[in-house]
Parts: sequence; C-alpha cells; structure tokens
Amino acid sequence: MTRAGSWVPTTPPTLADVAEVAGVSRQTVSNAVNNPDLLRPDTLARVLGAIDELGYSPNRAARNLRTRSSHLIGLRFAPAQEHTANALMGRFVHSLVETSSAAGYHVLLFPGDPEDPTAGYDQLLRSTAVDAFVATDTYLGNPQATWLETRRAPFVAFGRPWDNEEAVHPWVDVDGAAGVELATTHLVERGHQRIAWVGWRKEQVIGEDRRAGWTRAMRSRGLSTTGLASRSDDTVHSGREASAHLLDEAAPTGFVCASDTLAMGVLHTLGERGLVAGRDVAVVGFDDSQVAQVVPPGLTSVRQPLEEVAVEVVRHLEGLLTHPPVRGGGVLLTPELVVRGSS
Amino acid sequence: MTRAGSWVPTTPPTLADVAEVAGVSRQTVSNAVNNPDLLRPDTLARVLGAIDELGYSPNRAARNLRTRSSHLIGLRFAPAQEHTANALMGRFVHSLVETSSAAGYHVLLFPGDPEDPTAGYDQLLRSTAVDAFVATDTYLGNPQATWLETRRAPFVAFGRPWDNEEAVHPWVDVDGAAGVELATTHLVERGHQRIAWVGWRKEQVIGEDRRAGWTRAMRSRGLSTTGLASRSDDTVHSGREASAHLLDEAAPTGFVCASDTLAMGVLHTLGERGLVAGRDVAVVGFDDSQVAQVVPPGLTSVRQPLEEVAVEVVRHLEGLLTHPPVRGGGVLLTPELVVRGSS
DNA sequence: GGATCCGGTTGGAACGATCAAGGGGGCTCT
DNA sequence: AGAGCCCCCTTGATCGTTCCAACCGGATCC
Repeated sequence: MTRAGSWVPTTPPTLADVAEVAGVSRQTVSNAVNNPDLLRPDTLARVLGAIDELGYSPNRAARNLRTRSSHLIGLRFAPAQEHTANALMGRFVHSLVETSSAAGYHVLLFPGDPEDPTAGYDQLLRSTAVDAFVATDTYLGNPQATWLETRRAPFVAFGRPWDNEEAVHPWVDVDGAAGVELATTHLVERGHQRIAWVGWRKEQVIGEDRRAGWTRAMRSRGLSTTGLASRSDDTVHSGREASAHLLDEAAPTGFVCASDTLAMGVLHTLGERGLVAGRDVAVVGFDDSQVAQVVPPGLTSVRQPLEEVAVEVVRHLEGLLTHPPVRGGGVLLTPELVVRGSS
Repeated sequence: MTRAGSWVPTTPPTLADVAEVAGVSRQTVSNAVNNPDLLRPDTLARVLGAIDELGYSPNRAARNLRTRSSHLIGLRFAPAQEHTANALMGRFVHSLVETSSAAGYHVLLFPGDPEDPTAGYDQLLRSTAVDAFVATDTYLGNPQATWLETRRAPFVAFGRPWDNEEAVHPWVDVDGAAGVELATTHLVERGHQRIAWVGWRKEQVIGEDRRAGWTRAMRSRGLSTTGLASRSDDTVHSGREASAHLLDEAAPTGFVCASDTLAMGVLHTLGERGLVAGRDVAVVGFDDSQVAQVVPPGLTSVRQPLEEVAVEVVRHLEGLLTHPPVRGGGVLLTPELVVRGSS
C-alpha cells in the first residue's frame, strides 16, 4: 500500500515520481488518472500499481492551477437561530456534502456577515477559490441572487427568485403552498372544519406562499377562512399569543402553522389551557425539525425533501460547470406530511 | 473599484497585470499583499491602488501550489441524527467557520462514511487539499484520532483521547462531569433530595463521565444514589421507559439526564402521568438544544460553550501550522447551566 | 576612498499538474 | 516498397504565485 521501510515522509510523491517508478512519462500517469481509456491495459495496470505503491494522490493545488477550477462549491454558512425550531441548514448541508462529493466536489464553508449578505462571495470568486456557489435564503430583499447574477458568478439557488421575474439562474425550491395544502387537507379529512392559520408577517413572501396553500385547501372544501388567520414573527412567543387570541375569538379545532417554531407556541398555549394536542385540538407544523420529532406527543409537520433538493442543486451545478452557456431553469419539489400525535 | 468600460471579463487579473499598471515588478506586488512593511509608503499606495482598480485577488491555486498550503481545514460532516434532540454540530460548525475565517482559514466539509470513519481523510491529506483537520466524535472506539496521529496528520480533536493515554495531539473538550454536577447541585439547591440519573450505556465513556458529575454532587451532599440511576440508549423512547421505571421504583423528584433527547423522554412520561415538569418533578437535560429552548415549559439544560471550543481549536490549529514541532496539550472547558421552566 | 551594509527592487526558477503538439512503431493499402 | 494512418506514448510549454539570489544607489564605517 504505502512505501515500505522506516522512511520518514518529507513531501508527498508527485506525478514524476510515479512516472519514474512505472517507467512511463508524466503525461501517461496523468492519463492513467484522468483518461484511463487512452492507455493500453497492461500499461494502465503498471501505472496504477506504481500509484498504489507510492500512495500517490494528485496535488490539488497544481491541478487547480492548470485546469482553472477548484472542484469546490462555496456555501455561506449562517448560524441556525437560537430559540427557534429551525435546523434545516444542518440537514441540507449534509445532503449537499454527500451529493456533491459523489460528483467530485467538496463544500467550502464561509461565514456570512448578517450586515452584508454579499460579503465573502466576491473574494472567493476572484481568487478562484471556488467553482460555484450554492445560495440559500434567496427570499425577497436578499440581494445575494441578484448580485451573483450581475457578477455572472456560477451559482444555483435554493429558493425561488421571488422578487426577480427576469432571473435566469438555475434554482431549486420546495413548494411550500403545496405542503401547507397537504397539511390542511389532512386536518379536514380528520373532520376539522375550523382550521386556523398561524403565519408570518405579510412581508415574508415565503410565508404568504405557504398561507396560500391553507387558503386553497379551505376554499376548495367550501370552508370559511375569515377570522381564522394570524400573522406575526417567527418566534415561539408569537405563536403562543396568536393561538391564544385565535382560540378566544374563533375557537378553531385545528392549527396549521408556517413553522415548527410557531407550532411550538401553539402547544404552549394548549398546555396553559389544559388542552391536549391531538385529542382536543390538532396542530401541524412546518419543517419536520428535530423538535417536531421529539416533543410529546409528536408534532405533525411538513417535511421538506432536502435530500432531493441537494441532488437537484448538484445536478444543476454540474450542468453549469461542464457546459457553461446553459440557461438555468427552476425545479419545484413537493414536500410530504409526517403525521404524528398532534393531529 | 473595478475596471471601467464595457469590457467583457475573460480571465481574472493576475499579479503581472497589477505590476504593469502600478509600474513595478511582480515581486513588489506580492510584497504589497504579503509583507506591506517592506515597501515604501508611496509605492505601497500605488500598488494597492492598482490592485483596487483591477479588482485583483491572488489566485488561490497558484499560491497554494507554491506555498504548499491550502489554508483549508477539513471537517468530516456526519449527519445529525434524526429523532434526536442533538444538533450540536450546526452550532459548532458555525463557530468554527467564523473563528477560522478570522484566522485566514476556510472550512472544507467532506462526507463521513459511517462504516469507515477514516475514509476521506487520507485522500485529502495526500492531495494536500487541506492543511489540517478538526476531528470530532473522538470517543472510545472511534479510531479517527489514533489513525490521524500515526499518519502524523496535523489535527485538533474536539473531544478527549479517552482511550489513549499516550496521545500527544492537541485537543479541546468540555467537562461534562462538571456540567452535570452543576445541574445536580442546582436541583439540590431547589430542595430536591431524590434526584435520578438517566444516562447512556456503560460503554459510552462520555456518558460515564457525565454520570460521575451526578455521583459527585450527590455524595458531596450526603445524598444516596442507590436505585436512582438508569442507563440506556440515547433515544426518546429509552428516556421514557427509564423514567417510568424510576418513578415506580424510587419515586425521585428530579431527573438529571445525559442528553436533551433522554430528557424529552422524561417529559413524555410525566405528560402521560399527568405530572407537570417544573411543578411536580424537575428535569434537566444536556446540550441546550433547540428542543430544550422551545419545548413547553422550557427545558433546563447544560450548555456546551461551543464558541469557546472553536476558538481554542483554531488557536491550537494555528500553533500546529505555524511551528509544527509543537507538542499538543489539552484544554478542558466548563459548560454552564441554562435554567428554564422544567426546574 | 574603498569596503560594508541596507532598504528597496529585480529577473529567474520552482511548485506539480494538464494542454498541445510531436514521434515512433506497426499495420494497411496502393 | 513507400505513403498514409492509427495507436500509444513522450516532450516542451504553461497556469500564477512565491522563493532565491543578485542588484543598485546611497549612507556608514574604518
């Protein structure tokens, strides 16, 4: 496997070392690694033998310099918010690492300055440290996608370009409205008629999209939505207040929430009033966070197919990098509902 | 800022381009970037002006090739387990990205094969794709640390080398026993005397370490521990069964758990029996996960100082990379207790 | 007044890979 | 027999940076 004897390693073996051992030229070794088809079988075997013997692995820096590509994908890694049920990022990042690795790419994390979402991108791009980016949180008012587009930076967005009709970059997103519609329909089928919506502020496009799923499901069954909707910040506290208010004013028997965080707020309220989730009142969250999975009695929640998202993102990325003049389109994936005790 | 006119970018500007614009040699530009002190102020200003004008950023690949370092830190990114309250990794990774970025390093993620924990490391190391690693999950039976040490790979471990007395690599860890002692003492001070331990299997060294904190706190107050300890898997279900059993057999008034996941199991049991956490029975978890933060009525939990851990890890890493023949020591940090409604 | 030193700068070489072009041997075809 | 061709492999140049040794004019020292 590795060099025998008690030799103290100084520098890793190079292409030239392998070439010498195998009795061929540098280029032949390079071909053995990158284009094995070009070699005669016996030569290939000899070279691979030498590679294995020396424990050779191509120097990334040299390869990157020559090919003008790093096989690295940049991802701005903003922190998961505290006091929130949201831990989507971890699951997504893992899927992305897994998928892109299979495609021969690694993921490079760089910090996000909350003040300036575009910071960091520029430097990495100009220093050719990464081949492309994956942009997340591309909601309205987040200038990342637009900025990257004007820079002609290769990137794929996780999230629709809500505010830009003319966007031409590839994107992948999850159909939040469909997910909430699924959730609402689920409650209707369980016999609920007065189903409340606990959502985000009107400015949040994503929240409004999800809300549309609730409206659609209710209207298609001829159920009224008046007085049954509330909008607030994405915090447990907001969810608690909103649900308390709704219970007092509209007496809903089910709650559909824009996030697991809000759903937890609803559970708080139910607990205070001696109501039991899943028996007295049904609650559905959004994101299938770890919280939803472990909280008693289990929170029914809409689960985003992040694994699929990662696959689609990498697929787009590969297209972008192998034949650049591609015009990006969008992919919209459908989430699924994970039913637990709360409904 | 950037080149004026409607010039279509082809390749990024190089050192030579900057040199020409500034009217100096390549080396001078390099010095302006890496050793500004060597230049006369007016020359420096002129060069920096040219850099700014052209939007120059040193080509990473070329620099890496020449300096034999990538300024990248490798981190094996294993997925957060589902149906667990554990989402430590996200918080830690963020801190690490933040801290190492300040030190001029970026974080490279690579997938971890659950079957072979050492896979991936070798290739990255030999191809000089990363300068060093951060190894997590270095508990007993995980061969990563030992393997890396024999390979003489530069790395810092998050986690003590439990099973290897002769380990010489630098490590950073959190004193779990101290954390649990803190938690137990907290309950004692609230008047509890019969405090149960809900922990992991005996094989888990980390779990045994935490358990020692409970034992220590109890004994130092002259409180009995007999019949008050249980050990099982780190799942909600196990925590539920264990606490039910303990309530029947030993009637504790407080539970200290090895993880938030187990603590959630305890909350399940309490809910089933009509007991209210924080009123009838006190519960303390470990990790201060998002679950602990949002579950009603708030789960008191031991919080690991992951931000500090990251700082220490990077500090060790820098030492390792700037003057290699350093002998690594360990750093043990103390967690804090976050008190919430459950106690 | 020549040797030494010193801050500031210079051109050449090297890092280790891939790209583009070239070459030799064996085969077929005329 | 010689031209043409294909296959398989080799050779020289190149990517953009930093390291190395030398240079150069002026000040300092003996």
